[in-house]
Amino acid sequence: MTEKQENILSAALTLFAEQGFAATSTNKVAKAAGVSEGLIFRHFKNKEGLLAAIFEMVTERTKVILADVVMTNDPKEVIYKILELPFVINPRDYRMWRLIYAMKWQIQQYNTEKMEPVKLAAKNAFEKLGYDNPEAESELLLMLLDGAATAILLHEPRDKEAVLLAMKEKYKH
Amino acid sequence: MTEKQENILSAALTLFAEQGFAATSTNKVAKAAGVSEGLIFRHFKNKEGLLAAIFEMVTERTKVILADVVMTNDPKEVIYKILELPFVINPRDYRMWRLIYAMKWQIQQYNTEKMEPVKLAAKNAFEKLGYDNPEAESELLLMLLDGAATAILLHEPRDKEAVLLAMKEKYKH
Amino acid sequence: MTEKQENILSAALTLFAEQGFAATSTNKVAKAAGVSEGLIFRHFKNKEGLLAAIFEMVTERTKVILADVVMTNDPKEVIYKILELPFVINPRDYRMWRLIYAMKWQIQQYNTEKMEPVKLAAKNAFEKLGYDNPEAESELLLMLLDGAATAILLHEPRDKEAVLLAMKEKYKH
Amino acid sequence: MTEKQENILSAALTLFAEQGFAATSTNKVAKAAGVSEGLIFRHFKNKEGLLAAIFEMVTERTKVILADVVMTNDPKEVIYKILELPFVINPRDYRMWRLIYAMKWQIQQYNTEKMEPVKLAAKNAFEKLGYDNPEAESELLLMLLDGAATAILLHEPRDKEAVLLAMKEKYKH
DNA sequence: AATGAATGAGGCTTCATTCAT
DNA sequence: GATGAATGAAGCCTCATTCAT
Repeated sequence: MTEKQENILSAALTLFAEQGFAATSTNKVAKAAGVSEGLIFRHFKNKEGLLAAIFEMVTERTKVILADVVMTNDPKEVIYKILELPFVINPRDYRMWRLIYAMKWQIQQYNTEKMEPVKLAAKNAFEKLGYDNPEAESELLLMLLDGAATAILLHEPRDKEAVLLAMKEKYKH
Repeated sequence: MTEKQENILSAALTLFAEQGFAATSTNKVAKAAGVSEGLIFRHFKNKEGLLAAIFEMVTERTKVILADVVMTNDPKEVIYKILELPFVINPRDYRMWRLIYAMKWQIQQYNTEKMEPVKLAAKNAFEKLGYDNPEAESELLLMLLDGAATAILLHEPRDKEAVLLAMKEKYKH
Repeated sequence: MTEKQENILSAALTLFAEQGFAATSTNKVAKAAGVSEGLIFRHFKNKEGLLAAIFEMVTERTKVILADVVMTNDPKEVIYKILELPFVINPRDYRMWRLIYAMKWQIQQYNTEKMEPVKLAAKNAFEKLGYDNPEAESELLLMLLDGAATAILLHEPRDKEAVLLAMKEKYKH
Repeated sequence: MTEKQENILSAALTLFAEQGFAATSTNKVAKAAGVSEGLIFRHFKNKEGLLAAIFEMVTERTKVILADVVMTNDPKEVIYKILELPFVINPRDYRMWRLIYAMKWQIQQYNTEKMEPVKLAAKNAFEKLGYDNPEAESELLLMLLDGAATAILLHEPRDKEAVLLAMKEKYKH
């Protein structure tokens, strides 16, 4: 991956996240990346290919981040770690996550499957902890995760610490 | 509002929700609405004007839906009613909500303010119930609401009843 | 068919014939036709659609021209009329024929079938006249027709009358 | 001429013949030849230079093929040999001839002059044989040659032998 | 000799918008 | 109110060509 390729990917990520995929012209991407427009197509074939390349990159990153959760043994720790996820995202990765969350509404497949291992880990944890309906509980946990991430990415809630505390409180027994 | 105007609004709502605002051409809207392309501009001036008209419509309907929550007195009932919100949406309104949720990521203002009265009602309820940090709790509740709505709109969770039950359980004391 | 549509078709016909289909940009066509480039696509969908429209027009014209040959009864007259075909083309139609003859080498189907009725008429005529191998003779006649048309369209032979005479001479017995 | 140069020429010949000069990108040629795109320009300077090189090659081969006709003394044999020309082309040379025949319609000069010696030989032969109008007869013969070549290159007539026989029959007296 | 990254011009096409009817 | 022809800007993409290596 040459430097210019990385520039393109980075610029595209930012712009797609800020303005949406369709509303971002390849011309804008090229200018933001400081390359000729043609180069985008030489490296990524398509505007869609560019998006795909970004998602590939994102998927790799996500795997690494989620690995820690999935490898944890203590069930309560699993749940806490999942809850903490949105609160420990590196702000430098915000634009990446904004893109993912925005694309969810346009392209079905991209997001659901990525969280599947997390959901399994959660379900497993709830089972160990003797919850009544682990399936429903894990579903709920992922909803909460999603909602928290959305809030953080979109409007940075005032007192994140307090919110996280309140969340954990719900799972303390 | 003539019938053709309504057709246009309805078609635009569906298409904007499914494909995104930028990716939907006025031509597609016109065809889906069964009118000439020019008519869209006569009635709504702009593509943006069309979007604005949709949001006006949406805002009206949202107010009606949320009114019930805001008018409720019993604090626990307030919380339960908020939690139930995503589970009682009329499926015919899904496309409307999908549009709102998708647009959130493109246009900042639209969504936050719409939920403000709900958040206030929640905070008030948590205060009455003696929660430690009503501000954080209300923030958290809205996150949960958001996450649940997202799940329902995007992939229809298997056992919605059980999930709702698990949610309420968290607020039963 | 509006006037602008005709302008587009006419300009495209000329340019495609002169410079070839691929080498003619839609921009050039639009300028030559005195219309905006977008209009081409509104009316003909594609650059290929434009070509198809031209060929449709051409096919109609061809049918009319060939009808006379096919409807003739006297076998010798049939042969003579076929031989005369390239010599009686209206020079205003040269660009049309040049396009057809040039496209033959790029797109297989277009031409062969158009001449099929003529070949049948020729074969029939040769049978009536008692030629040894009517199939081969009709094939040969079409070759001659093709060669004569090519010569006339490409470099206007000096003494066309004399050539036509020499051609007929070969079929006088 | 290195092997790669030959590969390029050969690939270009095929592609130009199949798809036309303008419709063939240097990229396609490079891929078909198994070389880098840059190499084409190092060896042939231009896309046009590539075409020129092909034509040079072609002109050489044409001279060799036509030499036999021009060197023949017996007038009848001259005519027969001309008629036979399209029937004895090596099928491996079809793509070369297809290119020549296709280019005729785009670039004026290329073909006419190449056949000039043949036409002279024919005219001379007809004079010796006492034909009424040798000029017209030689013109006609070349038309026939052209038509036959076109038929053979484009749709391989069924019974070539019989057609050739019928052709010779016209010149037997 | 040979590669392949890089470019800028231009090609085909879509789009929001206007206007005469 | 309604249509549909027409436009010009912009969008995605391809292409011939150059250049550092």
